[in-house]
Amino acid sequence: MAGKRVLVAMSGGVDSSVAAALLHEQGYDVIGATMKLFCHGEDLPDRPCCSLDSVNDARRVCQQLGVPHYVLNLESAFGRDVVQDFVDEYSRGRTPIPCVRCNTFTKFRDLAAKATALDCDWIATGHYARAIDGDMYRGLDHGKDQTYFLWGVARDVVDRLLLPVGHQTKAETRAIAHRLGLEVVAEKVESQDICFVPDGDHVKVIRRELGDAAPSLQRGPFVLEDGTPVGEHEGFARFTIGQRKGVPGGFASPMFVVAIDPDTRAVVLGPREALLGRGLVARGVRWMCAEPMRVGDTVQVQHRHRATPVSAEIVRLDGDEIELALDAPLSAITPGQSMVLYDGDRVLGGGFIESGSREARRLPLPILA
RNA sequence: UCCCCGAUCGUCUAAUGGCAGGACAGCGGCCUUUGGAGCCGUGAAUCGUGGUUCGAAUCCACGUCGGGGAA
Repeated sequence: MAGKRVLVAMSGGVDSSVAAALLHEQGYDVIGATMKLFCHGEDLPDRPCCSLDSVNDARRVCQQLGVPHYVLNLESAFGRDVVQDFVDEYSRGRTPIPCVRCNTFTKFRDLAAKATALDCDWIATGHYARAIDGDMYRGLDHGKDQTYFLWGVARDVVDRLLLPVGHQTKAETRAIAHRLGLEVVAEKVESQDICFVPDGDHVKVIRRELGDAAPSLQRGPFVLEDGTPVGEHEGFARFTIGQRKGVPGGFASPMFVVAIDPDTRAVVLGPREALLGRGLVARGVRWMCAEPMRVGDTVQVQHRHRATPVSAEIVRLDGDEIELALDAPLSAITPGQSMVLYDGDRVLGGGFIESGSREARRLPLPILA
């Protein structure tokens, strides 16, 4: 059975349970692992992803399959790489995307290391994505595709990654769960909200980490784009670019957050059109594809979860920084969020959005001397 | 301490003698492994007290509050 041992990351949900069961059925030597990412004590939320119940459910599924189950304690790494960054980003007036950082810096990296330690050639998860010959592709069920959160996974990890449910629909996954007798998890609801944020209130996490005096939680002005004050807010960490909820009413048309200035604590409001941008700069870029991308190449860029990608031209590459000129405007290009580059279904890479701009910087036409 | 002008959902406003309507915010649901957005649904007001009138947000008187004004 050498070469067929696989470490499966099991959250206790239906997707990863079915992934483990399918691999087991295919003859793999399965080892289940549940990652314990944080501990809240009293306000431990009942999240499908990390709660105690989830660990128990994952264990029960492993028992049912007759395979070993381990709990990996990643609390300190997760706290440093994900939670700390989460509050820091809000302090800078940016909007963090913890799921990407968790996948990039905690989950897959540490899972791969643990797999090596356990003599597993393969690792597996329940993500809706496909890993083929070292490349990553969108999940076959585009409605459930999760590659937007996976662009930071290293290529040598993708190389040994098995994603069984990425080749099927959610409905098929649930049907397989029933067929295999995994009634414990078959009809579990989708996990949602950030796993370490109790009842979806991220302000509580910032307050816990930084205290009541955190600047991002202090009162500040709502202003229009020309600087006219139009009200007060209870902390800019409650807002993100493109947000409408919590914005004062009384305008002729809906107003949206178009910018956040941490220095003046101003939340800038504007109409829907003010959110459109045709230029985008990202940093922390990582490439998933084998071939090098160059200035002048055309890619499809997706700037938020479940957004339709648009074509763009790479106009600058500078270390891990990239600048794109978009063929069509995108709404609410938000610093801190991910932008993911695709070639059709294939993930080329991604990065963290640094800024958006109303006008794209097109490359000057080459002058032939 | 005399004279003007004004006051409608939380906000901005419509109705000038005939069912107080809209927009934005709020709330609920759908969607979603971040934050948002979007879609569907929903609660919410005539500054107060009198008067005129079949009928008052609307007209009249007084009061309250806000803005403006050469004793």
